[in-house]
Amino acid sequence: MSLVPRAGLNQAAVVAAGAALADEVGLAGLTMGSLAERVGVRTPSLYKHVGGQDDLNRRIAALALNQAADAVGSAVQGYAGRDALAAAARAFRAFVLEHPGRYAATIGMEPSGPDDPLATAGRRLHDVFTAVLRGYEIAESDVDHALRMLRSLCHGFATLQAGNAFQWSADIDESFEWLIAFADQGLRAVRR
Amino acid sequence: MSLVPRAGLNQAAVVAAGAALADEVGLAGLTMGSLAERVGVRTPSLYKHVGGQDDLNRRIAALALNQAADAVGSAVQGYAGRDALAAAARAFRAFVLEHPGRYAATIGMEPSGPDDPLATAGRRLHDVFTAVLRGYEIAESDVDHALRMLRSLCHGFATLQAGNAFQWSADIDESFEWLIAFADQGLRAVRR
DNA sequence: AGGTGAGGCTAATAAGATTAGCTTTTGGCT
DNA sequence: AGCCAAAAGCTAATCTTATTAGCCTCACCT
Repeated sequence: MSLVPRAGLNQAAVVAAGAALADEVGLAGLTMGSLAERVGVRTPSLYKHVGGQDDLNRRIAALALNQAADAVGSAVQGYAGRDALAAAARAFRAFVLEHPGRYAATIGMEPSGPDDPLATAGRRLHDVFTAVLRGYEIAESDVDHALRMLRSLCHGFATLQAGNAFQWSADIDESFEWLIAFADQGLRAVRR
Repeated sequence: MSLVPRAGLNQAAVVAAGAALADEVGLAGLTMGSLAERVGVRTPSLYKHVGGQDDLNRRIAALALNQAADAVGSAVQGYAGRDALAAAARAFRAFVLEHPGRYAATIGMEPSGPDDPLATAGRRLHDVFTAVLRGYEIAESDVDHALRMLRSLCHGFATLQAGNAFQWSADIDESFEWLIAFADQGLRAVRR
């Protein structure tokens, strides 16, 4: 039952190479032609592994969300409260800055249903942040709002920085630490 | 000296039509062909008004930032403190939700220099939010950080919502109001 | 009348994505 | 040892878009 392909090429390898290429040249610069060259086949051969560009982007997005969940999840291990929040936020931003292309693939991508790998991956990332919030005593009714706020903050900051949208004076790392402190203090004030 | 073109078509009209079309079909769906059809000319004629797709996107982005600055600026008139913050945030989000295509054009777009209309427009929006922060007694050294935080929050929330990234339970409008209250309380705690 | 230039148009070129259909390799089976 | 079915490649062809070249015409100015 082993499905060993002729070369070392399979769907996972193609998607991983696509994600890497997107990080290097930007999501818009990821073409079927450049990806084919990267993995050493002619363009049409890629269609043996992925359904096309849309399918490729979708799989890259799912990969990105899973990797982000892994990164943030690992970073949070052993921490709680403010430390967990800081670790999660830093890990998330670092991931986006190191993998801007694959993260960009996730933007505006909607899962087709609850079993879509994209939905599963999104849920994993979501759950990690939910766990971080557990370190704060937040009323049940506020958790969803706090989660969305946190997600907006992290996503907004990381994507703005990745797009070079912060151009003026102050140090960006410092701003991010300030943002973490701001969120932490605010979340502690929301208690109960 | 009147430069009356044969038809009612000029650069501003083309850019405005492009922005409107992008809002309707998404930035990715904005093609030179569909825009030409929309304005009633053949595709190559568009090149008499804009330099090409990149140039068009750039001009749409500048238009979007100027309109956002107008909308937020108007909304803020006559308010200060928490009221100004809420008005600005609501107006910004409303603008992004009503004009997702043109706003998307601004993402990742870098001005070529300080005289680029894009830079000017970005500065206008920036200045409006700066004015909002003046209603809080924030130390000089914290203003830039607070501004970036606020921008991340608004941009993050609005783009996530525009991309349908908030799928689970709670009411989105309610989350946004919660977020405004959160930011307000946090900013008041930063005083001095 | 005549000329000029902006604004259109058609036709041609080039890049990309995708499909069709043929070929080769390879693992499994006799 | 040798066959064969399917996976994985390849070439060639098609389609969509963007862009450029070069021509045409009308509005306006003299």
